Amino acid sequence: MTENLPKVRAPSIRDVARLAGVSHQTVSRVLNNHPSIRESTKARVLQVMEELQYRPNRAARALSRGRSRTIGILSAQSSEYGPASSIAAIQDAAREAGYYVNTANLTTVDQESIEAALMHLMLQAVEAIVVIAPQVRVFDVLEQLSITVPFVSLQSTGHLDDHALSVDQIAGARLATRHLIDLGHRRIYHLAGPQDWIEAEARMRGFLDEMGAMDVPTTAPILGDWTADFGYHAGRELFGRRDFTAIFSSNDQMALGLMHAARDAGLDIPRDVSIVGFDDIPEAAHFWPPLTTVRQDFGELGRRCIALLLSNLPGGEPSADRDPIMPRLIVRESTAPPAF
Amino acid sequence: MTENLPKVRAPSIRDVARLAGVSHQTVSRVLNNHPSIRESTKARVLQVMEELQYRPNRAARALSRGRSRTIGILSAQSSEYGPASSIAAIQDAAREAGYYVNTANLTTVDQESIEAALMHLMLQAVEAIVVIAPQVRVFDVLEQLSITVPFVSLQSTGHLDDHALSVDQIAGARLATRHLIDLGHRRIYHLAGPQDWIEAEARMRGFLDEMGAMDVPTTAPILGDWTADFGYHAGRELFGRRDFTAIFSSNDQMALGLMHAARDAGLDIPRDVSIVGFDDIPEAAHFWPPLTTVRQDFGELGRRCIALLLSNLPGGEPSADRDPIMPRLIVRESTAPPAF
DNA sequence: TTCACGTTTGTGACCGTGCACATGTGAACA
DNA sequence: TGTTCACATGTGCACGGTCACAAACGTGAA
Repeated sequence: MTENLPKVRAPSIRDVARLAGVSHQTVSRVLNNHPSIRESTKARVLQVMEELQYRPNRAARALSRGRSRTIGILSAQSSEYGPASSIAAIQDAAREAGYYVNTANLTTVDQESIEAALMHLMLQAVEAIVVIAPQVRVFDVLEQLSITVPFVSLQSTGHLDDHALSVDQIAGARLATRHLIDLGHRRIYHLAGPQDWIEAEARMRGFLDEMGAMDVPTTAPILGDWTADFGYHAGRELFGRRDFTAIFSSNDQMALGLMHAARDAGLDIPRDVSIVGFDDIPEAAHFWPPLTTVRQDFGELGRRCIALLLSNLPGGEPSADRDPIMPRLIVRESTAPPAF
Repeated sequence: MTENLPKVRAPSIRDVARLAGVSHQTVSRVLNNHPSIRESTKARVLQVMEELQYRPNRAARALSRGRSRTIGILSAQSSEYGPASSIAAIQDAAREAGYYVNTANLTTVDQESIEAALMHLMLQAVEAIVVIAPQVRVFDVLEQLSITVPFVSLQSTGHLDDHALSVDQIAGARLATRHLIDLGHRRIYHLAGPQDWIEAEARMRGFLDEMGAMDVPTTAPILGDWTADFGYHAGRELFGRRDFTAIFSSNDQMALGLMHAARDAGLDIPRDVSIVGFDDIPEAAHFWPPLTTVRQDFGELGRRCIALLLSNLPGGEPSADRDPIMPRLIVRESTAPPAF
């Protein structure tokens, strides 16, 4: 009687087993590619699966194996081009490796917000965490909460530790700085990112290293917040003084704001001031003037990130490619030799 | 003996129950805020949970309830500002409502890729799907695969059906168009988005409606792909003819490309040509010239999207606020009366 | 024929939670 | 004092997989 009622339940391995005339364990073996299964049996099971439109239940799997196959991303500014591209690349790579991705956004980067986001991720039993945010603070909280999940930070310095994977930001920043020096600039400002983003710190270090190596005196970098608005306001102040001939901005958005402020001040770029950005967002080629910048391969970064993470997880391939990705200088029209 | 071995297992409700001297079911009741539990009992259980650092196991929950509490996002162009902002807002709203979010990106928008992405989402037993992509094709595939999960599309026309939620894109486009007409423009081009994005279609319709209502003759819109590169190339061609005095671009990136092309052609904006964008990305205020555009509240959109979705799910609040969100015209410096 | 051994398959328990149902408890009322 | 009822709590099983172990089978050597 009740057997004739329409089933709403999705088919389980036991349903498949019954129709294929085998045990549920055999079905499970087919699912997991167990080596010793007769070809004919396997084929029969697969056919029944197809007929029933069987889909394995992820929750059941996670429960019984004790592994969620989920990776968490902790991200700030996730709607900006850099982070967004990285996130997309990570998701794609993870999906390909059979992992799921869950993102927790930081609206503000205070302790409380970071804790809440981490909690959210831990509640889902993520097996690893990728940090795309001000690392310094996040790592503090990670330690405080004694979270033991492996984690990777996307952006980092050039020297690699276990948790870091990087575009070689230092090299990229040196490239940009060297370009300005080679053009003849000697008074160069650096508009940096927030101090607790290691990526910002790396770019700053690259700038300082290159300036030092080339024996060019430097002034203290200005700490920004990555936004075009900040670049604009910083620019209004800087262009009042004009004690410099070039600025290296640590991302393209702030560079855009700087150029806006320069026009407001009646200055021509690159004649009066040269500007270099960082990231090469798709819009950079269409800024006025088209922006000289440093291109990062976010996609490659995301893929490597997952590879590194998986290698740290049980059953992962031993070692991923850890060489830093080398960024490229893209010279456009926002840089030129100084006019005087 | 074995009891003394270090436990690696995370504590379960039974561990909590034992220490609190109650049954596992009582613990479960505390977890789910069951009304009839004595305050003192509840307090005791909560205290033990705290001591043990107990965290509910999501997989077990999903399995036993038969609900994953996960929402899937199907997204194309997920690193662009609009989609990325929406995704972030959806994630935040979902998290607040106790849901998890999983995003599947479309690298290409062909049938196969859409199918793969949908499969990925279905394998996780998502309870609902948000589409931020060319709807027409995605909906076809949804139907083909006979996927029955409720779904919502973020961008849509002004008339609301069950699956749509919108910024009133038509009204926004009319606002932009009207602004140009009010300035005195009579020969206005429209640079539209890809035809199978309903959002692109809505903006186009708004443009055509307003032009019709004001009795201004129109030419066929140009179909773009949302990128600044496309805007640039379209601009190179358009500015060769110059049989118009204004362009309404259906997003800010393409508008940026247009302005780039205009400069290449030696034209001044807004003196020779007026340009209006759509979205008001954070960079738009710093373009040269600062871009007149239509502002969308992506955050509000994301929140409403989740509200609508939850109202369709079992146990959801009845009806969310379905009034379309009205966009706002932001007048900057890329528009002016025609010179002749 | 018998036994050892590898391959293929089956049995039953278990993962952590929620649900249906049963039970215990005390207050209100006849 | 017994009955009724709402509240508070406990018991046992189901969810859909996986794991450890056992069993059936075929094969070749002693």
